[in-house]
Amino acid sequence: MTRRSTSVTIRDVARNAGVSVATVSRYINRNAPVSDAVAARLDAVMGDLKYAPHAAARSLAMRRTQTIGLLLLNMHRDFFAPLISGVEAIVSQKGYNLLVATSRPSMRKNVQPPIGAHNTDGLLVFADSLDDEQIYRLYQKKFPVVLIHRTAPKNAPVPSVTVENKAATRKSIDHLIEVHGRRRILFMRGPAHQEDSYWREVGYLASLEDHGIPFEDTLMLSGEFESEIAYANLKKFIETGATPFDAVFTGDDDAAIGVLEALKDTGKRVPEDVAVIGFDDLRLTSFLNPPLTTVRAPTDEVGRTAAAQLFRIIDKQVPESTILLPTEIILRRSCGCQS
Amino acid sequence: MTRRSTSVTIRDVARNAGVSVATVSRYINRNAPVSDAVAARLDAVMGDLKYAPHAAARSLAMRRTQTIGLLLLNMHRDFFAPLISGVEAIVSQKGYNLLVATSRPSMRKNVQPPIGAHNTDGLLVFADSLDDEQIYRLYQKKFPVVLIHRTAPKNAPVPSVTVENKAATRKSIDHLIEVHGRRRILFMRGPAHQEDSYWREVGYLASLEDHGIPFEDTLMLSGEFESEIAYANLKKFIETGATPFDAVFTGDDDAAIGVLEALKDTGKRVPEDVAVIGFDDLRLTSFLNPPLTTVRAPTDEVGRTAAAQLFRIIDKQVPESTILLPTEIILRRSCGCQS
DNA sequence: TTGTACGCGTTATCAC
DNA sequence: GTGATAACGCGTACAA
Repeated sequence: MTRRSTSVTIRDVARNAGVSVATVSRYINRNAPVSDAVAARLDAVMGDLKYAPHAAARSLAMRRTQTIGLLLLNMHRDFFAPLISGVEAIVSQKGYNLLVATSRPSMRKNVQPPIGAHNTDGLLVFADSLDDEQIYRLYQKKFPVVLIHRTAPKNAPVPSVTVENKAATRKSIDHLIEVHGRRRILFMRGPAHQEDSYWREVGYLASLEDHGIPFEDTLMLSGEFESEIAYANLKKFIETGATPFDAVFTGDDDAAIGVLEALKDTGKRVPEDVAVIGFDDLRLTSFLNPPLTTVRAPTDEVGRTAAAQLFRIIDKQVPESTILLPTEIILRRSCGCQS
Repeated sequence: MTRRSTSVTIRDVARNAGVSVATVSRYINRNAPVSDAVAARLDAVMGDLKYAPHAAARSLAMRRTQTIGLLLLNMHRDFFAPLISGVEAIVSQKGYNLLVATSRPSMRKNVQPPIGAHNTDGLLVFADSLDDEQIYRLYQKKFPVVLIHRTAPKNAPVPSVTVENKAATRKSIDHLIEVHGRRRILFMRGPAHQEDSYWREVGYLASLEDHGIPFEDTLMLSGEFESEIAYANLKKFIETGATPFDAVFTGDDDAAIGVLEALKDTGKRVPEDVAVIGFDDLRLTSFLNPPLTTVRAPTDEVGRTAAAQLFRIIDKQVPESTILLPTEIILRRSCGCQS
């Protein structure tokens, strides 16, 4: 024996059970029947030796990894907890492993993302964690990919799962105008090139137009989906003798939190002086002061749905090309309701 | 050619560059010098072919997976976002991959956890996601393990990273008693067998004793680190004509949120009627109504530290046996401060 | 500096 | 039902 490894292999099991490795493999994978006697012996031996198949060896032989990858921009925002959780639920239920990684679209070419065809059987790609060219490359190789919170590039029509942004935002703005009589509504946009951000902006503009309110570009600030940035930018805006405004729609709840703070620190009352509406319905926003009116996005379900779609591809079934999960306005006090 | 695979292998690179696979391998791993001419050609060819080493094959040959595993109980609580984020930061910086999975200590024996020696080079084990016997088994095999938010079993002295629970809790109770004059302090405990939960309870009892306040078991409720459970249990407690109380210390911020709601729904004012203190300092707790006094736990740093310790083991260095990260009280309004 | 050949642990294809 | 054995893609003595 020239074995270097210390771990117990299928060969050890075979020897101890007095059968060939082929038989052990068959029994493990339930590929072909084995005699009851052998089955019993194998159960005993495997339990005894605490044998666990070596994943890499199996991957190499079967040419699949039994793991799927989730590519994120970062994971510190609360938004990602339900997303990862939803993905993990489906992945583990399918008996797969989950590899998570962060990645930003690479400036330099030839920088391989940390996960891909070499270590997963499929990829869940969040927003702009991969650029169009990288997505195209995966598409070319027919590698299973599902996009999350973004749609497919034209030259790489892979499935995607997103939430309804435009209509919900539009209705939110409608609500501010029609129910609460606001007309000078500040919009805190999210990151450029982010689709969610884009469609929310479109919804905002559409509502303004519906109500004959001219768009003023001074009422468009950058929030970047980050509370600190939203806080800083809004505060500066107010302190530098700003255009008056009576409401703020923020790209997401994180920014809304910054907005709430900035308003408090500059002595503006919410919702009396300024109404505020966010987007996402993070778990804690109903407990904010005042409770935040926001658009509920089913983030956990987005994760589940995207993972399910990915497995449809992997299992050679036909996935939906685009899934748009519904959102709904949650009226609370920050917009002026339930006061 | 009897190749079945469609993907580009090291052999393709070798052929296209007119060298042997050994040379390619050496160049990739920077193991041995390669002539400049060859290096240049390899760069070109690899870029051209978009070659990426097959992880499984590499793992099999090197007998290491280049990935580490993070075992959690679940991932839907906001608490886990910074934890995962911290771990991921170190792991990716080390050039490793991160496998995340959930697991509960198995009732049935012989149920292998989804990640372990067969698919990772080391494991980060959160709280009770593995039972003592499973930890012992890994220890026996000398498999790299670091425990998070729990300490090691006596028979398996593996490193652990936790936060300081007892002193911080004790000081919090001291604060309620000494500064705000509360004496009937309800304690909402966390999950049984959870160490954080246990030590916070010990801190509570210690402070009571210090101040000569007898412990009343009717003032001990179950919160389970879940806002819904804390809400339901406290509400029921109040509505069934409860023992009077003038403060609540909750095992964690999630429970604190439930407590705040239950108090609001039963018409009790915070902090006037009841003072509330939590534990963790989740990102949004400063924006609650009222802002939550809580103990700040450096969760992101716990993740980073644990991952760093794991890599010390993997790199054959000596890790710290136990790391206790400091916590600190953050005084806000829910305890009566800054009113 | 470079090439040859074997082993890593498993599955799958043949035979029997 | 069962066993022998050639892949799977890569790293690494050993040789040159």
